[in-house]
Amino acid sequence: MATIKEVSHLADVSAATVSRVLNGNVAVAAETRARVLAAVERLDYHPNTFARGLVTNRSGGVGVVVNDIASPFFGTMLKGIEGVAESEGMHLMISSGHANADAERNALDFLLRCRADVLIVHTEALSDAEMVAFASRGTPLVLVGRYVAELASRSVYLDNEAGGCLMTEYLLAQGHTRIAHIAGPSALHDARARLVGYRQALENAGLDYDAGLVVEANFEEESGRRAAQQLLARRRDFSALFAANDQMAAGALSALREAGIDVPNQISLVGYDDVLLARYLYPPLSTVCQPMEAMGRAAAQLALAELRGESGEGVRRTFEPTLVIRNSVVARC
Amino acid sequence: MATIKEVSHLADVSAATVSRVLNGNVAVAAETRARVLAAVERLDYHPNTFARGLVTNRSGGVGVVVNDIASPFFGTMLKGIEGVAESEGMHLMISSGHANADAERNALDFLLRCRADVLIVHTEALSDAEMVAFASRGTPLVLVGRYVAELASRSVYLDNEAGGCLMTEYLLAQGHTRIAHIAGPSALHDARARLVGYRQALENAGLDYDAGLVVEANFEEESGRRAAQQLLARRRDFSALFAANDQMAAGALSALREAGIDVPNQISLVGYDDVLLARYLYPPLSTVCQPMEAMGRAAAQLALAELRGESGEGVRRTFEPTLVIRNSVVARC
DNA sequence: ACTTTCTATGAAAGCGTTTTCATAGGAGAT
DNA sequence: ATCTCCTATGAAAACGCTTTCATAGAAAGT
Repeated sequence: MATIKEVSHLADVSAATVSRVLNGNVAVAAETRARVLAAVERLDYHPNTFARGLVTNRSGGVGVVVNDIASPFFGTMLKGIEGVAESEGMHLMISSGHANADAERNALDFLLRCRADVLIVHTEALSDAEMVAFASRGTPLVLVGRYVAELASRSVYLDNEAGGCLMTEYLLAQGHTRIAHIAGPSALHDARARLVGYRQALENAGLDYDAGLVVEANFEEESGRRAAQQLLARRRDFSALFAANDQMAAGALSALREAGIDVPNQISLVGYDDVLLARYLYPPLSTVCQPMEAMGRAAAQLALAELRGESGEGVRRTFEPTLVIRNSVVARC
Repeated sequence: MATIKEVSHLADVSAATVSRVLNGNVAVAAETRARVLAAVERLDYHPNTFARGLVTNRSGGVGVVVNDIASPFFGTMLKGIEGVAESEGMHLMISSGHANADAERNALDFLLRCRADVLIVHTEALSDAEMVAFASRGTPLVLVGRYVAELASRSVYLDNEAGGCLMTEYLLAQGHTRIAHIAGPSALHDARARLVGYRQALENAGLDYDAGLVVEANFEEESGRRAAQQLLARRRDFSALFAANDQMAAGALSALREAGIDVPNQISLVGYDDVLLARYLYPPLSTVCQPMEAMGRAAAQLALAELRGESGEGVRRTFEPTLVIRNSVVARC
């Protein structure tokens, strides 16, 4: 690997001048610049990241903490982040938090130690206070998929309450009045917000909230299946079932099918997230879409703006859920 | 951020001794070591990655090139890689290649420039020769999901030919003799191997290969749908359809359903990969499973072994596909 | 007791950049 | 013609670590 010294010799200038040409902030005579660039080209010179980092304190790394790197949900978000990082010549450093406080703390510590220039995090287990503490450690930090009041200007999130409300209103509009809900873990802000939205919509429609129609599960398929079985066992009749994510809806679907219930003709079923899977269930699942890629992009832009000391004014922070209508709901008259 | 100097002052030793304690390869008196460790703890000292990298030439980064970071398929692999990287105190640096030669080259160059310590790559567009060239640039490189003869000891791959054969044999064993195949892009080694396996199984069973029963598509849902329509339009009758991946199978499934064909009773359908989706299609799709997480783990182990100058003897390089039987095939008598 | 061999440690030299400070030379102002 | 002020450049310091080399003192061998 060629060093700046070799380049400087070949171009017959000092190392300082080479550096100036490459970083392009100081005036260098056109003729000198050309000579330097030629030498750089000829030697296929690339500045040593470490040496540069040592003096600039920049690693060029965008640290990301996600729950689970394998989930398509986060994958899509990562894709959004990757796009903007790469266009800035930065790379992704990824660590998983597994929705577990210790692991999340570790992941964050780890990225901080590796000197990520910015942090984009989706944490679920760490408290708001702890997030605020991390945010004040000097490295720009952006929260995605979560709203923390103290970090409002650094939270990129989806209005899950609006999403829960939106979907419930849709079911109401289709004539359903007995709507069951499989909620996500109550420890998760997103899950709680969806439930609040559901209740809100019922209230707006003048319907009473019936706790017997709600079961809490853990966002995984199997728990959705069990939740649906539980609901059926209660023998409360309901004509629609709203699962707080698509995976649980998929689980519920198989439980309903096993119970000999026709979806959507006997019971309408909807999910939330619009993961790829939703489209391929049978019947194709109506759901709520979160623009994950756009959110990832926004988070990255925000983080980089902060790194540059800009305000990131123009960057969108709140995203609206949208309804995706497929074939899992039938109107009821 | 505390520096080694501050630690050395606090412990009343030289910086060299602190370094020795932390890197733990040279003898240090037990009492001194304890003093140093106490100081490290007290100051919450973490060595500066750049300074260290400058002298050791190690970044602690595992560079990974995948097609698409958002795909669950690669996500699972990344998870496997992440597990071993993290346990070694290393982090992932990820770049997408989008199955496109230029992008793949860029991704590789990029990671090399960022001084990733090792490279784990899943490239599809770059030629074998070019991969060999990259592999000889000094940075340990491991290929995953691809076999290149010159890099045999650094290729972690699944025997796709065996997979294609396995699935076809299964269909034959179920009594199917007219088996259509939706192949993946012929430019891709994996896709070709699956097709070869399919033909091999037919041949072994003494059946003639009928090109009219094969259509090439591009591994995406929509192309699977079109391919199925094409096959139907040809009016060759077939009782089973083998798609070279699950996504195309999902697409084919919707095409068949639209054509009023009952799967599996009229036509049996199978896929390949066992992505999450496969389980949630209706009927649940029988498919071939690739142990992506294990392969990711193996690739990472191999890469790290090479980095350490070890042979990586014990690490498994070839993985066998396994059949996942669900409900999309019906026996034919 | 005296020499030899270890062992634990410190001093200092890099590693390859960026950046500050100094300066030579030329342009402009008087 | 002289002085001032830029402009382009080089020299050198600094960044924080690892590692080599040197050495004091202890241990061991005679």
